[in-house]
Amino acid sequence: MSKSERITAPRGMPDALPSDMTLLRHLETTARRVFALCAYEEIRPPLFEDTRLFVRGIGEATDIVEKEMYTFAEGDAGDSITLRPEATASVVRAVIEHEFLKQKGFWKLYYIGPMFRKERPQAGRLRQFDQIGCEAIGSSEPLVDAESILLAARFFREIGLAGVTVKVNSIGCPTCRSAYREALRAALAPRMGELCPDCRNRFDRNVFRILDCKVPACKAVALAAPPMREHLDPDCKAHFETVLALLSQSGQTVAVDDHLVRGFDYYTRTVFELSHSALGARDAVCGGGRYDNLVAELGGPAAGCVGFAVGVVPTILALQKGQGAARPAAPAADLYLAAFSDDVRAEVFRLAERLRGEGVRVEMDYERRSLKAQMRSANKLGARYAIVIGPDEIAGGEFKLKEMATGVEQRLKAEAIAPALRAPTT
RNA sequence: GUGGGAGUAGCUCAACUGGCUAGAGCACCAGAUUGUGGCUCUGGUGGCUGCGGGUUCAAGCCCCGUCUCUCACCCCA
Repeated sequence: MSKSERITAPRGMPDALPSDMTLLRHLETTARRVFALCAYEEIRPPLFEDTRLFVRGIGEATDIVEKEMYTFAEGDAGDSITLRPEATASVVRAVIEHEFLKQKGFWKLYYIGPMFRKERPQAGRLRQFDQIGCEAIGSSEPLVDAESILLAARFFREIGLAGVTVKVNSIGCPTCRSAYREALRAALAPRMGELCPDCRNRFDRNVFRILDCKVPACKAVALAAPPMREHLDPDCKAHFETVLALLSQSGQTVAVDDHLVRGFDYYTRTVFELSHSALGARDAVCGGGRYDNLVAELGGPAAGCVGFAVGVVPTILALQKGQGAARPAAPAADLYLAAFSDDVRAEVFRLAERLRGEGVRVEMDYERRSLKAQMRSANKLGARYAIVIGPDEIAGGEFKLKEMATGVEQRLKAEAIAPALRAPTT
């Protein structure tokens, strides 16, 4: 088969290679540790869901639902299932399905896993991408909003990413938002001519999106528009102010951004985004907010919720652009066994198995290569120790354990090798 | 889906206004060193120049198509 005929990974779905895994695992283990500090528990919903879940959750008129979902017919009945484009709806579905809120009224759940959106890939955006997310389900209290934002910020601190800015806004409840929608339309209507074609389309489709358009002319118009903040009803306003006060008291710097709106229909009140300036046009590393009506909309009881999702791809990009990415790969083995001659390979193999049974990470040569080639492999592998095994060692039952960094050797019986490796480095 | 840029060895890149057998560094393999890796030196493997067509005496280079990657738009983590 010629090179051009070879099968390659689907567009926008790259392999995570061994060299990528140190960083990926760093993010995942840090997330698990930090989320545990706030008593979050892990949940792992399926990658596919009934298509209707996303249509109802994310919103029928969103781009994701309209054109970015991987949807398949399932079974004889022709049911429609979809690879999840995000996980909040899945988590909520699971909570409802398993009657969690009847067991206790408040849950903190986190997930780590791949999402799928059929978009054109660009910097920081892929078709399959990992998200790390938290959902606090069953409370409408501003304390939970604040904790959620602080938790997201803490995650980025702990992974060693500096330069993250936190933007927050309140988009109100459905009642004050629909009032604001009309006010915004009224304010923008006379200036339609100044807007870009996309924004003229947004006017009917989702007028709030005009607020975060990147076209300079639209920005100018948006700046003059009345902010949401002035249209919040008293409850929403009080909620937002409490959240801001809690953040401030916790020493968390945030920027209130009147023009921060989020794409999904389910968001209410607090919305937030964490972004990094080293990134390109797609600079968000985390997005989230409150969604007080989703549980009820999906058939559960009334239950307020707050959550966020960290984008693993942009986070890694941001780390790589700073200094935080310098994480040397851990060696894959502690000890390399080199065979001096071919007639002892079987003995080497036996010793390797014995030591693995004693918990030592052992690698050896399987290709009958020269001693020198084997030592080169040991070095490349980063193994801390090596043992050269020949007829003398087999006959005498004593092995010379060589520390690669120093060249120092010590003579040991087979049973003493594993304990010696576990001893503190000399 | 729309627009810009780019595709040469495993990787990073050369190859003059179109002109000899497409080169280098790194990596890989081996030797210098017959019981020991790194450093050094020497040698070697590795290319349908993404793919298909066209122009030309001659194409890695020009033209068309196509695919892939990439950046941006829409949207979004």
